[in-house]
Amino acid sequence: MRVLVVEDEKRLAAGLKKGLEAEGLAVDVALNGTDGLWMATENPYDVIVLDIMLPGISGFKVCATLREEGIWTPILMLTAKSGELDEAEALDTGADDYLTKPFSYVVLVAHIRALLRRGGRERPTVLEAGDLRMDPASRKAWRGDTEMNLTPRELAMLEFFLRRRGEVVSKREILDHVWDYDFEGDPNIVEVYVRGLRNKFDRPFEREAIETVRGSGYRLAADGG
Amino acid sequence: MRVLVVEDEKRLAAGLKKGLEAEGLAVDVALNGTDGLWMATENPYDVIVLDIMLPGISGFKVCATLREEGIWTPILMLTAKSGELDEAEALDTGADDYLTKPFSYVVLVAHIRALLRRGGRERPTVLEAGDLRMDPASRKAWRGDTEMNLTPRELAMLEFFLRRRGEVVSKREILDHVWDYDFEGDPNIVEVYVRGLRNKFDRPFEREAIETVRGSGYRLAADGG
DNA sequence: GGGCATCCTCAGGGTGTCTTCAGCAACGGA
DNA sequence: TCCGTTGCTGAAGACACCCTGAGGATGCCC
Repeated sequence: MRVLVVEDEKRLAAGLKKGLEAEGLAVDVALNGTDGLWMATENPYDVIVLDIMLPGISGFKVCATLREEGIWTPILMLTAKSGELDEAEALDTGADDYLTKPFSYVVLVAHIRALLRRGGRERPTVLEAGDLRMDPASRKAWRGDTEMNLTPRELAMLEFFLRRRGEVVSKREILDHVWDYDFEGDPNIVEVYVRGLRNKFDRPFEREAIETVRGSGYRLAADGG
Repeated sequence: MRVLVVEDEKRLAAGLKKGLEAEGLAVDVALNGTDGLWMATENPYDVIVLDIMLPGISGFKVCATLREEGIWTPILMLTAKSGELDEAEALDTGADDYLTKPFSYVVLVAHIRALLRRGGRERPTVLEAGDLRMDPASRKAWRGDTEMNLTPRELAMLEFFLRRRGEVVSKREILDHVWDYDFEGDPNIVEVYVRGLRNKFDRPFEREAIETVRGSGYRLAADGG
């Protein structure tokens, strides 16, 4: 699965590359429209993530040009916060999906996976640890056979924990992946959400599924606790 | 696994080189931004450790330039203590991770290993000596089959002992690696922590896993005692 | 508009961890 | 054997870290 990211904000580009590679995807990055267009025409990608605001050629133009050249690789457009018009225009020029900045990794990954699936190749994945289970595609989670009623943020966090089960993940890593990339608030929010998840797991007589590793972060027990 | 260290403080650079090589990594050192940039473009490294304050070209500039040239080697930035802004700026220019000075050696190694792991090549490592075992990724340690409840500092120390098992390590070395490199407190702290570990190993009828070598330091028995 | 769910902030309190210190024990050389 | 040096031990204070409950802000649906 090869992904091309066309994005000029270096921090965002680096973050996307890092995050998507962690998902097992092969990622190339172009920092401007010209390079992006060239790379997209020269290499067969499975999906293209394309920012609208780019130095040189704009994302719209890149998208339109690719379609004119008969390249129908699924394109996910990244639009700026303000522009509501962008959505329509993105789809008009031939994009398959769009995402409004700022977004979080898990949302982006979900959209990318949806596009890949639409391409027909990828098999739906279900994440598991012990009797904890979640389906990233349908955004549902279960404990044993009963579905848990989790908020979007809680789901995103559980997904992140499940993808790195058994490992200690720092609060900063959690913030970087589960919250919008420009989140600058109180890291205490992570503690609050961990508590929320623990409450909803609701297994009073067993050990915690999410263990606190004082000074390092949290760890989801590999067997779900 | 090749690592490039770009750092102008010669003592720190030398320490890093020596320490990282002891971890089995191949280390090159550049003492200024110009050399660092050149080496990073000419050679394929698996990770780059990059100080911000450099003579000539700054670390920010080096990082930004590399990204512009399409080189996406993971970069770990070293930021000065004061600047909280530095963190954001480091990530803005395309760094993958940052560490605030002063840091301890084991923390640095942990971050480097995390970056290498994310790159997908490195296999998770478990350190062992006899029936002592620890997993740096999950920050857990076992004696036989039972998990030991160690504090972060104790874990860091055990990790250091395990990486140099069979060798005599001086108190000074332990301080330099397990504590922040500018730690100036009472060296007695090492004795206190050795005792803590011995207690938690809890093997009354066998010989000590950590032997005292009077006048020189301590040694972790290669077979765990 | 009113109710509701979600998200985030904040401050207080509890607890584990880190570090220091002083006294004691063990060791080794004279 | 004596004595200086080095290492061990237990206690205790300071501190950082994490948990918790409450409450305000926002957005959405009826």
